[in-house]
Amino acid sequence: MANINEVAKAAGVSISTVSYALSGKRAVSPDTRRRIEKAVQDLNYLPNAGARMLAGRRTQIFALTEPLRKDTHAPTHMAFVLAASVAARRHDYDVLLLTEEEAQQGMRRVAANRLVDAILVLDVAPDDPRVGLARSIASPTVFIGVPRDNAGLICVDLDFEAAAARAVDLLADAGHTSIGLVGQAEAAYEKSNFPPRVRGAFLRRAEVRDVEAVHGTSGGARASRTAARRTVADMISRGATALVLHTAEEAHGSILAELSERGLRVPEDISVVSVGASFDTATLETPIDSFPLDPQASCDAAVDLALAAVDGHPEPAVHLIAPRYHAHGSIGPRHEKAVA
Amino acid sequence: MANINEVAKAAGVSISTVSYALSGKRAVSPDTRRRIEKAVQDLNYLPNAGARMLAGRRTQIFALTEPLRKDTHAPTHMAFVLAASVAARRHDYDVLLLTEEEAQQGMRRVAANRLVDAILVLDVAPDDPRVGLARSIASPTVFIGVPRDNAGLICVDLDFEAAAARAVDLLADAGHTSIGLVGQAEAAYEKSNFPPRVRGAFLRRAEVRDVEAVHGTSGGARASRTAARRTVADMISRGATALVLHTAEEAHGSILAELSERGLRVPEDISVVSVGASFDTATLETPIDSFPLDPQASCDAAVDLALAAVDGHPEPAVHLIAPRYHAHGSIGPRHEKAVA
DNA sequence: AGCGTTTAGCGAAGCGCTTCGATAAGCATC
DNA sequence: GATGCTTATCGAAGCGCTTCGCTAAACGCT
Repeated sequence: MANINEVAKAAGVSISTVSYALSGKRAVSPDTRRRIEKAVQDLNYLPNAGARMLAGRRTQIFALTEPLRKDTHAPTHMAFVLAASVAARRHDYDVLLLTEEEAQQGMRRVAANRLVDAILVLDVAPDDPRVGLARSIASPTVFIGVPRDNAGLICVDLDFEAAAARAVDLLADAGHTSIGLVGQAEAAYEKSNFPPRVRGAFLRRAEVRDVEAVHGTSGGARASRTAARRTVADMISRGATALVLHTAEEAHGSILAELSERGLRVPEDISVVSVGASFDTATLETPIDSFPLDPQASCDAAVDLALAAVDGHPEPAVHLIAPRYHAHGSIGPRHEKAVA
Repeated sequence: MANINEVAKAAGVSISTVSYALSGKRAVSPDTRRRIEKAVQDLNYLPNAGARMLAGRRTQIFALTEPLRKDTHAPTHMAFVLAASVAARRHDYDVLLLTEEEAQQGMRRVAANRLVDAILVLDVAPDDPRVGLARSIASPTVFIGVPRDNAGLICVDLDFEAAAARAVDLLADAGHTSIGLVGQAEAAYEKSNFPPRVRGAFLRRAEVRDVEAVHGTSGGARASRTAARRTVADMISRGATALVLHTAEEAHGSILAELSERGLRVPEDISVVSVGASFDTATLETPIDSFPLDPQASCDAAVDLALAAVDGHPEPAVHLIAPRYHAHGSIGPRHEKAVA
């Protein structure tokens, strides 16, 4: 592989001129620049990554800590990993993966040996051990998700609370007085940061709007088929005329199947709205209104914050992304049939 | 962060002695070693990654090219990414993620700028564009999967052919004379390297054993529920008394549901065996005999090959991992009920 | 013409490590 | 006690880049 020396020689300039021409940090005459660019092309030159890390103060690498536990919902997390990677590349950054227990030891390691410029934290638990770690290491750290104790941290996430509240509002505005929230599997409320946020906001908003609200869980990937259906059946028998779904794609399917088997049409007999789905609710058997969780939006924001932090503007704060509403006609006025 | 200089000073030795003490490449007296280790502890020293890359000839990083297309089966691929990461860490390597189109341009880039020591290729298509690329770049490249044209490449994978053949043998030995292979979605036979390998070996072995064989497809994640069931219904009506499953976990579930709805017991009325599943077939509603695809085994082997290639032993070859058989009692002698 | 100012380019230091000799002890050997 | 080996350590070169400070040359102004 060619190095900067050969490029300089080929272009008939010094290596510092080559460096400046490529980085643009100092002016270089158009003619010289052209000669250098030609030499770069001819020699197929790319600056050596290690040398760059050493001499510059940047590694152009982000670490992505992603526990990748056996029970994480794979499609969602894959979407986030992909989105993070795409967002990073847009700014000429690569992504280094830190998985499992290595996530914690790895965070310490890559921060200490200066392998990465910043760390992105995925799959955040309410009480995440990586929170304390983030405070104790040198690398800027951005949480994609909001842990309970987030003082001094940089966090970014969909405003799940706002999304849940707006979902309640939409249904209440349509006249519904009894709403069910089909949430995640029981265990998710401990392991993940957003399910409790959705549930909390849902219940609070229901109280404000003076509508009856019940929360029920669905199951993990395997159990969802039955668990979600049972929950829905229960809610309907207790008079719910509207459902807020905060579940995986599989459970969405099961729930719609349950409704259709009961002869309940959406939205004529029952209204449904989805909160925080990272898949397309428009392509379900019955398209469902949605306040989606957009991995790309979260990851773009996270990368922007990481870059700012690398540049030395550490703005610890929780950045919540305003939810967007995608209407697909699954909300209608309250109808008595469901109550019967 | 402390650097090697401070460690040397603290231990009262020269930096080269520190380096040798840490790398073990030259003998260091026990006493000196102890002082150095203490200094390392006290200063919380870790060698700077960039400096190491530059001075040494190793980056201690593998690239993992993982297209992560929208239609890849997330759980399986997550398992591979995780397994690759774990295998790499065992040898003190980190994993850099190269996704989507960036996979190709990225391979070129990280090879040219010496960011990685080797590249691991996941999710290999029969005619993969990364094959040509691998031949043209400097970094050793290991394919986890077997592309059609694999001359000169280093490949590693489960011996799907052997697994399919052994599945046929087991069923033929049990007296079955008509076997159905429930395969993947149609599209997978173009995009992925192993479905055609399974199908080919299945059909060839069936011919050798003189049993009737039919191949049918299942669907993608969403379509699987109906597609797989239809395929199974069709096979049974055509007289199959045994099934070989080569599908995702969801389709396994659907197929078992279909059988139970038809009143067919496993293995009394129908025999079933799974090939190349990367999930645990023992925990399905009905445990199923399996020749599993073990991501960890493949990735461990891939990393070993990568390390050997980095060390300059380029042994281009297709390394097939012998399948292991996990019996769970889902294969029985042929019974006429299914035929009826 | 003589002055300061800008512009384009160069040289060299230095980032933190690895690794290659060189060197000085320490120890047998005869 | 001079000779040759081994063992433990050091100094210095060099990996390929970035960046600072400097110098000419070119320019504009009075």
